[in-house]
Amino acid sequence: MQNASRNSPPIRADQRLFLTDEQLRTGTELLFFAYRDFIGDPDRLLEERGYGRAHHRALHFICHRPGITVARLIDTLAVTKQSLNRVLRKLIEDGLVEQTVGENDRRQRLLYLTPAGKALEETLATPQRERLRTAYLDAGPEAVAGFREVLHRLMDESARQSLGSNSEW
Amino acid sequence: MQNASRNSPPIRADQRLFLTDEQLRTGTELLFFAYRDFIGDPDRLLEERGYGRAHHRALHFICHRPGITVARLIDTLAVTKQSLNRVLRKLIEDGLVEQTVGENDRRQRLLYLTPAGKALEETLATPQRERLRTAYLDAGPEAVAGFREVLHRLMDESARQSLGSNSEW
DNA sequence: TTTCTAAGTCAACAACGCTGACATAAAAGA
DNA sequence: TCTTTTATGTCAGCGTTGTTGACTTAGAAA
Repeated sequence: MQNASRNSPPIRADQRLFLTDEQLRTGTELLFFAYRDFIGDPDRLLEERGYGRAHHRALHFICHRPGITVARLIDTLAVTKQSLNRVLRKLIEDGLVEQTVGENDRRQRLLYLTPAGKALEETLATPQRERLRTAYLDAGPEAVAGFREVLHRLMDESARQSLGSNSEW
Repeated sequence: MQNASRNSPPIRADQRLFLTDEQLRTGTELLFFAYRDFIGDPDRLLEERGYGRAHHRALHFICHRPGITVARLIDTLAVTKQSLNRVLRKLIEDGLVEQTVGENDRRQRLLYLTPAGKALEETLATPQRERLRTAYLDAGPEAVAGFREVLHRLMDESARQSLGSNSEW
């Protein structure tokens, strides 16, 4: 591990060709295929239980930002209130998500996962975590740093503020 | 440019902490936000013209793999024949995609973009290319190599074979 | 000739985005 | 206090894009 060229083609980080149209196009394709396969694992699990991708996203952010308000979750996911509500209602009915009334502002609904919600979130997160872990391990820390750096620069400025604070960003 | 720490927080590529659960979780979020914003630009352009994301994907792969067969495109996009057909039919009706009969196998339909199709593909690709270019430029070649390396390792083996051949992979 | 394969089509359905309209409760301001 | 704004929830309807299942046609292959 830690050796980027262990079982992959050589990568010439020093080349001046990293900005060609060809490189930029394949970057698009790399993102497409990697993202598609990355969400494929949980997608299959979700289907078995009658949930979709939107439920997964909500579970993830409620899990890792416990007590998040509905408004902030709408912001984070970049969807409409109506869209989120349909998903949230089902998660609450099914006992995966709980709401409490905001302490400062009693209009707010603070969202938390129940134990059942945490269990499902964990089930969904596991294959993704393992996929990431394997890729990270084989690519090595420098490659991971570059991966994170470029992704961070690809997102909109506003999205950077939605990133978890325990990170280095 | 080329300096990863120019206007971003320091990245400690040498740290042994790149495999913590926290790092893996934020990797998931980085992918989510970056992918979402990356497809956001063309999404807005598509909407104005009455197309969706599926049309974009078809245009992209037909553009960069001219003469691709329907079966291979179905494979590449990982959707059903019926799903692709709905999209393809509209693109053909609108004069953005052309079909020719396969030379070896006359059952095959080889797909190509018309000049109008190329023009739309270019319009959609431009904001993405510029977003990637800026991120690449600011992150530098080593970071880009790491970005590509990790994405490549994240996708399924079968997807790697769908990648354009002009690349280093 | 029979069988298999590539492509196209019809119908129905589900997930998940969207807009618009409206309701309620609570905060905030005049 | 009265009014306005804000946070949330809900109903109805629509569009895109994914799915399954069934069936057709043309051409390749056995």
